[in-house]
Amino acid sequence: MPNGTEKPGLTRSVEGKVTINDIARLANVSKKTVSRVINNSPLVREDTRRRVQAVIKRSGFTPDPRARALAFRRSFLVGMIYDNPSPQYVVNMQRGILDALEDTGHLLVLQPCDRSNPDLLDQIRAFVREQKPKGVILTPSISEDEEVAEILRQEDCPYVRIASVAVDDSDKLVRTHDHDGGREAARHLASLGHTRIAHVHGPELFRSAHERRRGFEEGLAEFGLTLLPELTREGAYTFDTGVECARELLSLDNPPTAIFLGNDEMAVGAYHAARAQGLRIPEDISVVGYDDTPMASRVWPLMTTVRIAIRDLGGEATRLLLGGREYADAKGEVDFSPELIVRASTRSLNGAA
Amino acid sequence: MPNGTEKPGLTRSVEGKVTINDIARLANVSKKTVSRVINNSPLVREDTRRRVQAVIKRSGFTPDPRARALAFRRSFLVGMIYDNPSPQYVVNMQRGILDALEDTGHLLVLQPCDRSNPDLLDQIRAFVREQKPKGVILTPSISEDEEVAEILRQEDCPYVRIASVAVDDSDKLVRTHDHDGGREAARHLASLGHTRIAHVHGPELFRSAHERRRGFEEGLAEFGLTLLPELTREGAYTFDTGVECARELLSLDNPPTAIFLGNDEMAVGAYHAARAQGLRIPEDISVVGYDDTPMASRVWPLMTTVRIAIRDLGGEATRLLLGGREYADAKGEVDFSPELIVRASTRSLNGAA
DNA sequence: CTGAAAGCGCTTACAG
DNA sequence: CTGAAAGCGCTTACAG
Repeated sequence: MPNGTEKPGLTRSVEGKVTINDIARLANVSKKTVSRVINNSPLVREDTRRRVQAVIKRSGFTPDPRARALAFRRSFLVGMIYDNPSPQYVVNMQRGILDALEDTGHLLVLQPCDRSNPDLLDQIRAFVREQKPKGVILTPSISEDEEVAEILRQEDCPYVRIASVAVDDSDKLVRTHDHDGGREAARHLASLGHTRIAHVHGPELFRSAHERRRGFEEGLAEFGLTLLPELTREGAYTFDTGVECARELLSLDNPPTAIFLGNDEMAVGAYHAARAQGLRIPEDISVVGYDDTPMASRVWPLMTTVRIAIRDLGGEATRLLLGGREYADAKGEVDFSPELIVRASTRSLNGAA
Repeated sequence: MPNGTEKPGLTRSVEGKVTINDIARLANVSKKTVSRVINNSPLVREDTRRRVQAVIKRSGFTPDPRARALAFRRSFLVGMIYDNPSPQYVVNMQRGILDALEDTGHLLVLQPCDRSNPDLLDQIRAFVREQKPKGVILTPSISEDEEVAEILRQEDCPYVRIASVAVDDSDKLVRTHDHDGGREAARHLASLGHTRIAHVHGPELFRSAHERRRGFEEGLAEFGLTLLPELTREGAYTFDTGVECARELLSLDNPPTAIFLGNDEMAVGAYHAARAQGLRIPEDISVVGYDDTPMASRVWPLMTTVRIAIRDLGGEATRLLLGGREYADAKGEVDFSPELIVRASTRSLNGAA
């Protein structure tokens, strides 16, 4: 029987493409049983499972994701919906999601968005309705939008939100505790003896901005200090607004001796504003940022800032998304606490290091 | 006839999900004809097309991508395969691709990779074989790898490469002309009167590194200068290597008065090295970077650098991928020429601005 | 220019 | 624990 055992009868795949039918035939079971093995159904006898798995391995078969997606009525895509303006934040988050997606057969698809776009909700609805992704991950600030979450629920699309405060059930949420980060920044500056301390927070639209500020006020209060309205400004988490807000603050008749800015990008802006006015960091003004982006260790002097493990955050959000309630219960409360990184942009008021 | 015209007979979609069958019934044609309209086949009478389109519009029908992917034997995904270490580069490229993908029904999926990984080729092969993406876009340096391109051809996966030199047919390539960028940097420094000029190039693995260096040498030659081996270093396109290489150069008995570094990241490293040795930029040493990342306008003094329109590059690569030979011919040669951005980190040798 | 049949490669729902 | 039938929503190949 010359090559009689190879690709007999049923095989239609001329191109060597192995399908579930080939596996079924080779393992002497129905394709439904192969399907059960693929999907880890417990309803398969152990020796049957082993036999099928052996054939799968030997033939190098991988189930066609397009066919599965059609039959499952759901694709193997995980969407990342984001509006964060920081490239470093975005890339780190992507990496974290990708880490957790590895070997799961899922793909990461990008869905940047813009909260000021009136079509935002329609776009998101269209995306999840058409693509039927396995789920989506929402990062700040879009993650704090209740309308978006509501649409996802309507469309029956699983999601996990990354946010600074409790905005959802714990199995749909990874918390960043920005409140604690702000408090650390305040404690650091206050313990260095500063009393006239300014704050440039992010847009009110971002809960993170609100949280960082609230935590900052709480930290100051521990030292008997309060955040003065005249020493508070609202920036847009951008370099330019950082420059402008810092410029205003440093031009006051009685300027602050320290400034905490809501993110590194704005803090670098403060560096430039200080320099433009001939002020030295940290001799004349202490500066604290937030995020610990690479830029914080590129500027001179190296910036004191608050670090948040964005990549880990992305990984955890993804495992939560794919694992669901079950994973959340098994894992318990996951905490991503911000950490103060003290470098060279802050020093004690009286001049000591 | 109470609600007799609504959803009669054939409709199985309980959930209001409209399918090609509904459209066919409503428009009084076969589903094949609807399919032709969806796919812009010319084999449809104009009035038939209009009638079908009207029904599609009225019903809000969008064809199911999963079903189309299965029937087409190809998904509506565009992969971005990249190994570039710069977040800003990556994010800009993604944006450019996303720009061009908008309203085409295609999704962007991320495939980061690592050239030092021995499984690289297998991973890429597995990805394109399993997912059957509509195509992939390769960015430097992975775009310069002939083995990867060969695998893509074997697997019959369309691709477009972004590279600094001609590595492929013009309909599969978007050129960045890094050679010209290097030349501009050289002309700038030489015309400022510098003669003792150093260069820190990127890894030899990157053609871009080679091209920038070659262009730089050519530019110097126009002024009768040559790049001295003792003033040349190889970095890894990272901040740390920038610091180290610049430190070495600035420590020479007869140090250079200007340095051109292969990217902004390393150039910022040179800022730090200079500062650590008490040297001022540009008074004591002129510095030129490459890429014009946001960091170039965040550091102090603002950095002179070479700009390349990464986002546009990504968009063009995508249109080329989706449009193919036809688009390439219609569009003609597309040029992305680097542009020198003169800021404050360079000045003439005799002290003039 | 149009359509009926078969098929893409899986899974669901139903039986046994 | 296992399987035969029907179906997911499209397109291809073939007729007319």
